[in-house]
Amino acid sequence: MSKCEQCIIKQFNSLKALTKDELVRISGCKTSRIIKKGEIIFDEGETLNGVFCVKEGICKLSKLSENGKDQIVKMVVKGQLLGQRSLISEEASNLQAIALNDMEVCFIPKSEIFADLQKNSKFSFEVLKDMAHDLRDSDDIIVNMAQKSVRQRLAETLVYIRDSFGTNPDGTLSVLLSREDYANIVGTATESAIRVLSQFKKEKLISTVGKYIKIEDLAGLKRVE
Amino acid sequence: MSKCEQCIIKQFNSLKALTKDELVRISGCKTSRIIKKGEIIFDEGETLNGVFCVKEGICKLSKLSENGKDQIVKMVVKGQLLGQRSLISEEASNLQAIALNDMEVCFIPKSEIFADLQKNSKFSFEVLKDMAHDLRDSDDIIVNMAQKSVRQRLAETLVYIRDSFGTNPDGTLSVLLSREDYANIVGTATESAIRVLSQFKKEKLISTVGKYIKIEDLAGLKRVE
DNA sequence: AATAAAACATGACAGATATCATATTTAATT
DNA sequence: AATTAAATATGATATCTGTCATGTTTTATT
Repeated sequence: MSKCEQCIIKQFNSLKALTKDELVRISGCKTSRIIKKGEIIFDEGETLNGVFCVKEGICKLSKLSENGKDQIVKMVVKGQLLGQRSLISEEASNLQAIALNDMEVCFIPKSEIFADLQKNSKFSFEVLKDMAHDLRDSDDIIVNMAQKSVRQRLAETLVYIRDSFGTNPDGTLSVLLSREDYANIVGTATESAIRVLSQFKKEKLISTVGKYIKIEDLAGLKRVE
Repeated sequence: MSKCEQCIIKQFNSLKALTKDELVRISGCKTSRIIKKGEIIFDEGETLNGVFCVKEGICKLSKLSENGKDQIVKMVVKGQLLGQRSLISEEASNLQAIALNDMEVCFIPKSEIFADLQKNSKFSFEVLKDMAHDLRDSDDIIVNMAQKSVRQRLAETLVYIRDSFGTNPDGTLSVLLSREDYANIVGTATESAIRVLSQFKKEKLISTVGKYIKIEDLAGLKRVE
């Protein structure tokens, strides 16, 4: 099994603040896991006994609303930590995590994380900064949800996915989402998401290559009202 | 000037994790301030050089959206800290804070907070828990915004305000908000908020005493669809 | 390859909400 | 007390979005 102290992934998250000794210790009790596309990593209401460090792949974090629809709240990609919020507040998870493609994650037990939060203030400050960042993102999402149209939100989502998760060599968005996923990010009906995407296509803002979406007119998408 | 180590307010926020010595030190460099209703505590884009500990009163945190409307993202009341997110991420504030009634706050300089975050892991863990809690709240708000009707959101807002900020002796909500404020919490047009509140009144879910709102049928409000 | 199931697409329509217009009431200012 | 400004209220209308129905395409399964 690969060792945390040599893993490059940690450079991208709070674990970079840990000392070599701490990493060695964590390495000794972490477990690696392969998760298939579509698989549930953890469910809403489940108690997390640690955090996941995402080595490969991407997943969606969603919450079931009372009307039976999933709302995607965040996406977590290679390099990031998963489950830290619930771990810290010591509550059951308020979100469900599902892999959007094949993933590789390392599971680090709660006891290790808590020990390091106690001892290493640099580490806890990194986690704090991470969380502060998430909180700012959430504020933006709230404002968008409240004040913008479905058309605007979907356009922004496409740009966001491009900026955050990148594109394939042919220019298509590297993250493959179903129309239902798009609807669940934007907070609209699946039919509405489909309709708006069709419109974007007609307006030459995007094109599709198989199931993949390609942004053809980035400036145009950003201008959508 | 009153002393932090004797102040009861700190019991309600992360400052309770500080040692007596740390509190004495903070006490020495904090500044107390009275803020009048309607006054701006800090503005969007402003750099915060510390946090505010709210000794009395309540304020709203809002963000201006591109269409020129304010979205209220959170309310901060007596006992809570204000501005911690921006301080930690060392960015300009993404929110504006305005007093909803006369307030008394203590300002604690950034250097003090940072020093304690470095030294006192119990303190930084408390801040972490606070932030984790806020993040969970934000998730809930996102889901509500995306999936619920204006009517539902407004009903929930009234219940939330009752539960979080309490009532006056006559049963009216102790926090006095304009119809525009309600609209800015719910994320709707002021006219729509007014209309829905009028309906609630007709349906005997609420009543008004002057400018104050009284919840007459709590169960009914919770049942609103 | 055939069949079933899921995902995508589009039309028709109803309902929710925003916008604009205009009163009316309440609060602030002179 | 008179005047002005702000907040509240309500109607009319247009627009956006959700829902239901139906058809097509793509993917999975036998």
